[in-house]
Amino acid sequence: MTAPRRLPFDPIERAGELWEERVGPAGPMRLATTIMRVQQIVVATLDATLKPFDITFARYEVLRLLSFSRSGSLPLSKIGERLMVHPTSVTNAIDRLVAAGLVDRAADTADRRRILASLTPRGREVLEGATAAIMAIDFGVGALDAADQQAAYDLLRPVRAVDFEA
Amino acid sequence: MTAPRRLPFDPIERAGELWEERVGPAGPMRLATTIMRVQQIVVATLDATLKPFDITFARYEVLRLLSFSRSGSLPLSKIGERLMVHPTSVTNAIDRLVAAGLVDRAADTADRRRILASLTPRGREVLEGATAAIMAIDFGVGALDAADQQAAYDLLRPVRAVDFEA
DNA sequence: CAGATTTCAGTACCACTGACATGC
DNA sequence: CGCATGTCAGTGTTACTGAAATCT
Repeated sequence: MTAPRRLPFDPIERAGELWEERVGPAGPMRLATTIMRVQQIVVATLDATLKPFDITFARYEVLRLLSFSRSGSLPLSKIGERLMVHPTSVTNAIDRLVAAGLVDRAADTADRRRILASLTPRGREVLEGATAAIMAIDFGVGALDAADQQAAYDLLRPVRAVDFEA
Repeated sequence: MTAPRRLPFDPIERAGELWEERVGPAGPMRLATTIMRVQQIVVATLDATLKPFDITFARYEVLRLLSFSRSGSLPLSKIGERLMVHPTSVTNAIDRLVAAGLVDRAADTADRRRILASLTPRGREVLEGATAAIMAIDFGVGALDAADQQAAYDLLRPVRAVDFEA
């Protein structure tokens, strides 16, 4: 897909050695670079798995969030808040999901500035199929066992501390 | 920058709870989602820090790789291999760096299919300044101490195993 | 000839800025 | 009025496909 040929060595490990030799401590550089590459691998795996459903992982997250909402619908601003996504990106994602027939837009009678998004029956179907598909590939992180998934989650959490008060 | 308002709770933790309630084990989903968000935070931090130098982190990595090469130059294919970047993306990155006066293109006399990229004196200067700037912010992962950086690096490494033989 | 290297054209995706209309 | 919500237009970046030219 991305790299047809596998390298005979770990390129980040190699870069880390050179960094230590010529610059200094390589810990931060190695972790940052690893995060970039791992994200790319995971998102590519997820998007490839979701391709038959004609959605990206970003759009999958919108569907999932809507399915979790108590009333079955959410204002776009709320979606952006929860998924940490820019308002214009939400508008764009909802545009595509509406065009695909997976989501409906509706005015909020209580506050007419707001637009409520909700799943269509077909959106619910696609969500179920998509969820099964990405669960079957362990969300792209099956290279780690459950304990290591938990450990990695806990370790990375402080980076996300800018997102919330806790 | 991205999110003006901080949430009163951790949105991924919240999603994980709902997932456990309604779908099943949330470990893979939580880690995958965390990787996405952490990458976004780190790259935004790095790009903002590099903005005064008029380069992105992706282009910084090209400069750094060139500075590490023994001969001072590398064929574009080698750059793509090492950074796990698509050939057309390498061409694009080099285009921009050449336009900015940081990199030179030169024919390879030994194999005339190849184009060698090398740092200009100004490229070397920018690289030094940029390196100092991102080291000063710990590559965006200063929320973790050195031990946790190492631990997270080790934990995520298996996901990258598709990239190399080792 | 098969294969490697690079480029080009075009598409898709997501993030962001600035501006705007609407409504609380 | 100030502020919130959503949209639109436009820009920048990276990833990718398919095709082509050049060279080994």
